[in-house]
Amino acid sequence: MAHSHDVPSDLTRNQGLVLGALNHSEGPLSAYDILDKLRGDGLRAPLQVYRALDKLVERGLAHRLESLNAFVACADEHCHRKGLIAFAICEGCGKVDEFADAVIEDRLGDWASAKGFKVERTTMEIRGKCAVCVEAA
Amino acid sequence: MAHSHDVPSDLTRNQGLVLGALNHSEGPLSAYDILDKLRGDGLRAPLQVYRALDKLVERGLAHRLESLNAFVACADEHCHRKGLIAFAICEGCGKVDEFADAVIEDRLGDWASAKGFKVERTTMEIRGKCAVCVEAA
DNA sequence: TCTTGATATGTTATGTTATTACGCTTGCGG
DNA sequence: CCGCAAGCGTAATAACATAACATATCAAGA
Repeated sequence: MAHSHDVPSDLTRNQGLVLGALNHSEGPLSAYDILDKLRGDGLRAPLQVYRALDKLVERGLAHRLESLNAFVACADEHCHRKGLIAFAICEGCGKVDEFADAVIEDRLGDWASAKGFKVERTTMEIRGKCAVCVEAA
Repeated sequence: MAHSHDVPSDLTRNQGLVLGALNHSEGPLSAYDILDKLRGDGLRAPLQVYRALDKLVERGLAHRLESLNAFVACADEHCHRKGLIAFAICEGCGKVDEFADAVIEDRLGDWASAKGFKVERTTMEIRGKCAVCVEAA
């Protein structure tokens, strides 16, 4: 099996660097965190990072966490998810757990059809403490 | 019945002004939007607005929309909701529809117990087009 | 080959959102 | 009256994001 952090070969240099930074991180990184990690590789301006992030998110290789203004690599390396993804964000250790739930997705779909609302994208973020950090408390 | 935009009487001046601004708005407002609306009432600094918003959100009188970095008055004026609230945000007209769904909440609860994750707060935001704006397209 | 268009890049400047730090004021219980 | 908690005012700054403009790279088609 391929390494879980292999990266598609058709990424541009900047996209590859940014995805690499996300893959090597334990937790979410802000665009400026990423920039700082990549100054040694020649990146100088926020826009270089934001542009790469846009593409990565568009392709499902990374996700934006709205409630943190930060980004994570997609956890599902080989078949980047379609549809609704939920994130559980631990306030203790900062780790993020990514999951999908068909029931929730259906339920939202039902609401949307009832209302005539055309869904384009959904963000779902749970803040709290992971098992390890609850234990530690 | 009371006016739908009545406001609790124990708010401070700044809190009242900020909630008033949200209540009179068609859609979400950023903190700086609110500040601009309230300069005539003596507000001068972002912090005055952020402090009021913190309290209002804490009391459930207003909600923060993470994906917009903006705020709305709670739609459910008299019994401010507990638990999970979802928001459908129209990219066309900017209006926000607020709703609760017990099934989704249960489903998340199940996931959380299975993982030992202690949920503190959940944000759920659907972006898309409302019926009116789909029609108009 | 040449040109054209799409995509990516680099750089500067600026816009937008949010917080830190500090000090004063107000109201209330002891 | 004192002390404390909550609120307020102000200035400065931090953190997040985009606009505007110029240049580069490369593949498809005349």
